[in-house]
Amino acid sequence: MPELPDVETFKRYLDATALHQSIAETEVFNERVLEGVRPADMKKALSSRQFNATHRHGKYLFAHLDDAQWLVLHFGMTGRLKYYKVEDSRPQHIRLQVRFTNGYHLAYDCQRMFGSVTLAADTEQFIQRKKLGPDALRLSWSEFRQAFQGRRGRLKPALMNQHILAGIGNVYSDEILFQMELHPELSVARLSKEQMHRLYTTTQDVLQTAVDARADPERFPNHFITPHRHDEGTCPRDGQPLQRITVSGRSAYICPRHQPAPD
DNA sequence: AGTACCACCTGACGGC
DNA sequence: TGCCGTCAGGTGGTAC
Repeated sequence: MPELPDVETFKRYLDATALHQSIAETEVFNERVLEGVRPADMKKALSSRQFNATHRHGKYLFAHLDDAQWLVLHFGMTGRLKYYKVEDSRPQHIRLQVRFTNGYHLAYDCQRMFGSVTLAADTEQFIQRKKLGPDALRLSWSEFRQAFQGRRGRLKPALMNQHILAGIGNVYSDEILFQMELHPELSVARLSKEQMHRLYTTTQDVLQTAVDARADPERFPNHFITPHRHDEGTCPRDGQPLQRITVSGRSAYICPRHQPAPD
């Protein structure tokens, strides 16, 4: 489920593989992933160009083409990138493929088709048009505080709201709240300034730790809940069975002992 | 501004 | 064996 740490990992993968390679050909296997761009225009935009820089904002990855356009990738739930030489290594749900003059390919693979690929002239403009909040791993304490200022909703939906903060989804909101020992349905307005500050530092810590682990739960520290986020999962602190509850239509995993329900 | 609910999509899985 | 309901969840729409 690509959230900020996963997308940052894709960014580093693209940087290490496809950057500065000349594009020979682009194939669109499923044009439904293209958002407001015709396949022919996408091919034309990529043709004979190179990715010369990348940028990530929240769950969006931008790859700069050397004529000032940006390729914009969103990974939905099941999206990923794969770089490979022989076509046999093509991923199963390939939607878009770029072939470079060095013979390698970069694929945008997306099983459930919730992701999207588009073009943008300017990243800031794109971010404004989507009304995205500040990137959850690139903001100061005062920006964080301001983002939550005056919010009346509950913690989990607020953390997942891309207009407030960009980058956190269902899995990492559970992780942050578990580390905070706060219930996902507690209202934002009930946090003290000290708790709000701790929410900031915990958010930074959880996301940075996940980025450093390349978003792979098997590499996460023992005290993280994410590897235990399933029906038979137990609390990494006390071995108690985890509880699955529904908060704003999403499954939330909590430790009932460490994250007691609010009054 | 917030919430509840629905739709999009595919594949896995459990029940019968 | 096979059919059906349910679930996973990011985003975006609706109605209230």
